[in-house]
Amino acid sequence: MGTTQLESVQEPKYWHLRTVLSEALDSDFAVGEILPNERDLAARFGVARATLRQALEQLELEGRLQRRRGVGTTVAPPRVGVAVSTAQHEWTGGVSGEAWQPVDCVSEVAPTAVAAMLRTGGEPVHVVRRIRVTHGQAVAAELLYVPASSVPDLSAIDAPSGPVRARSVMRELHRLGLEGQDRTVELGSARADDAKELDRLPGAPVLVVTTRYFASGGTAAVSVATYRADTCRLTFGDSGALEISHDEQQQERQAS
Amino acid sequence: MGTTQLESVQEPKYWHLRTVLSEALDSDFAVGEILPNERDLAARFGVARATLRQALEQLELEGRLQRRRGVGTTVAPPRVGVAVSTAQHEWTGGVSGEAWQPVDCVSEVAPTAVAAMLRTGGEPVHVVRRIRVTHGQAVAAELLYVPASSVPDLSAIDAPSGPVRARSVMRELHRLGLEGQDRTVELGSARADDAKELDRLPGAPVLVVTTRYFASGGTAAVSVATYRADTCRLTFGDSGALEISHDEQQQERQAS
DNA sequence: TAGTGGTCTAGACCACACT
DNA sequence: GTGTGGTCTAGACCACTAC
Repeated sequence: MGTTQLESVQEPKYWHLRTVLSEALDSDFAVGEILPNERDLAARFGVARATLRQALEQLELEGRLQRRRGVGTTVAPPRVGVAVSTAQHEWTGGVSGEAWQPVDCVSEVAPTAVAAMLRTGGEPVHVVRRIRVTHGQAVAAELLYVPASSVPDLSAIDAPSGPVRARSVMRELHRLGLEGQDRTVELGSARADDAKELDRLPGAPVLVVTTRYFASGGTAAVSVATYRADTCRLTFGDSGALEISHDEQQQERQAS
Repeated sequence: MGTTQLESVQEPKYWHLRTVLSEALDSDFAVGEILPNERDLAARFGVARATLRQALEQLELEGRLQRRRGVGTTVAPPRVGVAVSTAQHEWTGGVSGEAWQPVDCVSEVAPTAVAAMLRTGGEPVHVVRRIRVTHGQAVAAELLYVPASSVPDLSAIDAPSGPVRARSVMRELHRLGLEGQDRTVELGSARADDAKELDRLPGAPVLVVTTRYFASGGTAAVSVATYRADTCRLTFGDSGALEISHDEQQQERQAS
């Protein structure tokens, strides 16, 4: 990409740098390719490392770059579209490796916000932890809150916790026949436990999908799923995923 | 909140600071209240200003804080739920002040990614710019791409551009009778023009909602809407918005 | 003009992944 | 070990808002 000189403009350096790097990524780099390290890049553009990092952070937020400590900065592949809306409750997992994988299940009191949605008081609920894997990579971590009253026939013989218990809860919930869903999406930052499952650092940007599942007039369960915001594009609606990512589009109209 | 001493732990200072501040926000501050300035806060916690700012950035990303240059840092109100899925095409605006407001309309070639979705080549399309206002605040900026072939009856007498033209295009599109939609959500950063409309700085985190509108078997229009990620919670589904934000929940289980 | 957050610098050290 | 990105510091100046 050569030694580029930043002309003086009334625009933050890091923002201009972001644009320059973005264009360089389009023209000079292939997906997966490793960029020069931050110290070299900073020197090449004649800025402090902190400024260079600010530009890289932007590009990472936009899903263009992937940075790993001890390894380096690589060009990220286009975001993967993950369906959120339809056929969500193939609870049992569906084809192996392409859906939700139960990890654990415990019984504890739900956080008050979830308890309010479930209309339960301090009564403990089943908390199922699941991981969503796509193309061999963990893209989401979920906590599913199921009140004991929603799954009355849950066998007491099964394991009281762990993946086996998780599958039992899912099976009972499936038998219930869910009637509808209600969903919100917002930006959040990964908690330490989610970050670990998603192979990210704590505080990494995530898309938080909160789903209410309805059955027989009430809220049967609540799910809080955190998706990696850097690698995921959530898809909704009747047809399949859009085949073109927004990033490719942003590249075109870089009004900067 | 008092002068707090950061005990030495194997956890980044800014992350610990984020937790401490988050708890202080819950207990000691009301919505809209102004925090001490960054230099004071940094001194109070015995860290460099850059470190303090890293913590504030996290909290702003989570929608807990709002920072404005020249003014100060205030406690943000809970995120506002904005419906994305249903009754989206009350194209004409609906109740004044509570929906989309046409701003402008021009005719130009769509960016290639959009063109690919529309199955148009280099042929120019109508580009309608709209702003979504909720509670008196701009929460989203949209570009709606409508191929000329989708609105053949568009009067050539109307203004060739501007808000009047925008309304004409919307009206014609509405007459078409849209059959379905297809939607994706992903994280992005605000371009300069969008940032200005949303009263944010360039690069601010936004939720990018890309919608395909179908009519008579083809894609009649494509919309790219950027929502303020700090203040918005996108809602989908049959029923109304969830009345409880995820943030309140995160506050509970601060595994940190 | 005073005070705020936003940008930028030039260092230092640390945690982690490879070899 | 060596090299990478992640954290942190102690300054400086700028852009903006409000008085």
